[in-house]
Amino acid sequence: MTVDTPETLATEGAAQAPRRSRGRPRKTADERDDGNRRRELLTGAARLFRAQGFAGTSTRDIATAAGMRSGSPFYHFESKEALLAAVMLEGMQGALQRQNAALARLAPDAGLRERLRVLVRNHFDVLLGPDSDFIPVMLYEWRSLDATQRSEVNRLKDDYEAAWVPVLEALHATRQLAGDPLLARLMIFGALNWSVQWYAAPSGRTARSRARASLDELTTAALQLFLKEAA
Amino acid sequence: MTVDTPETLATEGAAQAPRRSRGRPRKTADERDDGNRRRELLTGAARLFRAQGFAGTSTRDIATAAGMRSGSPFYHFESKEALLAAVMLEGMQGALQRQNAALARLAPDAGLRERLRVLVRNHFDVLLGPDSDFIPVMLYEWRSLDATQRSEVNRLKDDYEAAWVPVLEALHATRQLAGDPLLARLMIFGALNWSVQWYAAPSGRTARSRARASLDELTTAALQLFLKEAA
DNA sequence: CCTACCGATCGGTAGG
DNA sequence: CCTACCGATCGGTAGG
Repeated sequence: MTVDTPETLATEGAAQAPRRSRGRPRKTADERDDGNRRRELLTGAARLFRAQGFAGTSTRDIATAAGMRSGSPFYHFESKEALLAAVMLEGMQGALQRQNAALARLAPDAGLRERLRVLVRNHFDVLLGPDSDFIPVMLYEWRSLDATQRSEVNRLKDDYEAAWVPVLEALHATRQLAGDPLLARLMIFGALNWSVQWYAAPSGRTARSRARASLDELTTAALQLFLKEAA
Repeated sequence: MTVDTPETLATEGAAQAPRRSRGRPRKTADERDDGNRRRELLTGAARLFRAQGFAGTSTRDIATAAGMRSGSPFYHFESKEALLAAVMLEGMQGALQRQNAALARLAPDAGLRERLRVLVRNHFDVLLGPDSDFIPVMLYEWRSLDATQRSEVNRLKDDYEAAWVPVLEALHATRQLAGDPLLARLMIFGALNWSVQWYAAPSGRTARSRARASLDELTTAALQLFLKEAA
């Protein structure tokens, strides 16, 4: 696999000299490429926004990561903010799809605790698994969006959280979850979302790893922490 | 109390420039003013860093907030990063002092649950109470520090968290807290720290308030969520 | 998508 | 702490 150089990501400088020269036949009828270039911008921007923050990342950084010149990202996106919004929307749509798929895989007679386990496990995957730069960017950079973009993202986020509400309320009704379910939900998401700050990926690209647990182990720990004994 | 400036903590730079210059009578014996100006920069920077992020805040913004011209903050701080580090160190020292004071106020025979309640309640106060910009900045902007500054901040943070460890371990030993205590601590801090993202202060200066609970109510909800019945 | 640019803003400094 | 300034970098655009 890895056909060509799918992750060259040329930090910077690597693509400073004039890539290809003037004559340039340029990909004749290669329309797919347009979509690919856009996607490279999106994934590169997600990675950089996560690592350096939105304001700390220049559009030149993003262009370089995609092997482009400084002005070229604006052929694909209206503005830096539009790129950020696209990263977040892309991330939320993927997260929603994965959550729906995970829930669909549940047995029809699955219990409440099992339902919550699947939601939590999927959420850890969305936060910490492969290609997991999009949602952390959404979680930690949403204040850089304007009101319109924010409400678009929030609509998807509300959908995502909506799947949790009946599960948490039913757990509360059966005394397996204590306290106001709204506050419980906010605190549970906090406990999970915070893992972005301290979790060291198994492949180890973060510094100061404080916990070397698998995502399954994190899921177990979370359920143990939140849930009471079944009645 | 607080005789003079017992917590100036002069991160760095404070004693680099020749402080006072040639002509200019300049406030004769007004030593307090120096400290006050420095403090105004710190509190203004904390507020702006929290609201706009570190990279999204210019040193000119900070100067204006303190009623200064654009170059003047650099008379008090070596660099923008030094200002950020000072905000975080100031915040952590205050948080540690308040935590120690809260624990000292506990009755000697206070139970484990009461100890945890005091820690959680104080933490909410540090995150969301008056003058609570410093710690959120530390939590959400620490990646902008260099390694040296980061380790200074981390030393204080480790001290702060050290007070929680025996309490959580004792609660675990008595079956009031389930699961690995290390992961439990990380998730509990996540649940609390995340409140910075959604809690609307009673005076209401944040948008999109999702929960109008008091800090006491948040504390109760947290303890209900995390703790099992006493044996 | 590149070339060639622009105006604005940024962190920081010399000298008083 | 202000005045006056600097080089670097930024987001973005015209025109092909």
